[in-house]
Amino acid sequence: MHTDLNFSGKEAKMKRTRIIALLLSDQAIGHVLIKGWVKTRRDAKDFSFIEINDGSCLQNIQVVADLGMANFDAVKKLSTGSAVAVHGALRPSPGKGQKWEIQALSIEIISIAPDEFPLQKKRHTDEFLRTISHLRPRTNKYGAAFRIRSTLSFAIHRFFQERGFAHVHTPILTGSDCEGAGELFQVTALDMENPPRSGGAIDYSRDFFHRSANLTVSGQLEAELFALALGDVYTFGPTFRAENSNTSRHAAEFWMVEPEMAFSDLNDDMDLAETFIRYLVTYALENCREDLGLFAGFVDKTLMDTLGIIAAKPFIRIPYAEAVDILSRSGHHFNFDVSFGTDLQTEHERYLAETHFNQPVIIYDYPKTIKPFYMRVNDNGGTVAAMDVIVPRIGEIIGGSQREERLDVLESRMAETGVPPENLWWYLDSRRFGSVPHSGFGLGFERLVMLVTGISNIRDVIPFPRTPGNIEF
RNA sequence: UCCCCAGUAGCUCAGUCGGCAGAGCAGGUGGCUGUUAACCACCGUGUCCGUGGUUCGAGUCCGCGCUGGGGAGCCA
Repeated sequence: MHTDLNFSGKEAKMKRTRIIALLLSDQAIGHVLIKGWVKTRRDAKDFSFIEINDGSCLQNIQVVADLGMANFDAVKKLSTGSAVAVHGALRPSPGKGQKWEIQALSIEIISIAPDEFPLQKKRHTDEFLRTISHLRPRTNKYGAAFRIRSTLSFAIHRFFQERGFAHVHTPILTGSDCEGAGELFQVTALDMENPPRSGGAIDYSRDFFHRSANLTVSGQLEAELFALALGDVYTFGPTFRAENSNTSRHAAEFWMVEPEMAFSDLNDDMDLAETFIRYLVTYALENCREDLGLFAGFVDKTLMDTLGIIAAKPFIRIPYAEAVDILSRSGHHFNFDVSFGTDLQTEHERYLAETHFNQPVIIYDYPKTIKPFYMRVNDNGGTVAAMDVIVPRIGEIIGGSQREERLDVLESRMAETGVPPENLWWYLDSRRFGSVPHSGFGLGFERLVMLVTGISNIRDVIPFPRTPGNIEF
């Protein structure tokens, strides 16, 4: 409880109002309480303007403190980053630049940020802010980015729940080590200084799970099992890849959205992917207007055009063979040659999405030799029912396919690609007992946030990025 | 993992031909004004990433290493 004489019992019990609610108010309010952090302070001799932000929105609210206040000397020393509680009146601001301000009755200093506080009023580089990931959400840009991330996360659940998809929590710890999606992080409870051995090798039969275990690289296989029970499902969870990727688009820990639909083919899959992305972009445009304005103004001047195109125009859909044809006829010089049977390089995808079409493109029916075992083999025998969604600036944001539902074909594909069937006996069981055509895809959530905000480095759209050599926070 | 670039004050950066280590911002003090990245005056701040070398002399040139960034591969 407050001991300050400025606070009556009634004030002390008052609940704080979020700044966003006050800024949207359509009338003056006689008495409000806000709590937040000082962004900046502008002093006059007998009064002081203090900008307060509480994270509820990008904008600060201006608090006017004056000489009549008991602790005015202390208030005039409030530093950037300090935390305060302000009782006062919401009233129209006579100054330019804001509709409302708070005439303070009292300001309780909750805590002072000393001048070592590393965030200035001025702009910092993203590189510097990455070294203080624990403080960067207090900046305008990162606050906005993480509010948008939260909104998109909610929109994903809303999209699927509205359409009758069930959310499945697929496991983080997994014993299957051959999902064919990159290098694995191993998980163990053994004493790695002195592990039990059998012969020369470490004896994982004495580990926690009586076998070796890993962090998941994808929830897809488990999601398929649930699609074959609940019909339409989705996962939304963290995935882990121990790849030594040093790029602005890869992280070792990232969040993936993986819908899976029973009784559906590749066209259904492409329809869902396109509807999904356009829904999310539209949702952000409608619900993150102020935060998006920051990114459109300071991060990517073309952002609103890009998002507008995605929301408004149907995606281009072309078979892989046609994409190869367009690229080889383009007359454009590529560092990697294009020919049927080789995977499309980043430069090829970007040429299609940014130069040739300048809008999202779905490429489908890839050669089976460059795709994993679970994708359904087309009737021609040479391609699989795979699809990638390519968007400007990001490249591949979605990869998906119709899954191989025929047991015999699946088994021969596993043999071809060197996947031991005994490790996936439970997956094969789904093709033995009531197998049906089904399809799904994976969307990299961070890449979606990059697309929507215009942020160009994946390290800046996830709160605490994990990349090679970086796990400080 | 490969190619390229960078590392100088708390932050952002300049530093010429190898010759005394600089500016803006932030911070401090005072002033002034319903201020808006406020303004004016004054004040302090250095392992020039580390290491070895060339040189009378290295922030500057060379080797090695570390860290960061951009691009590529792998992928989402």
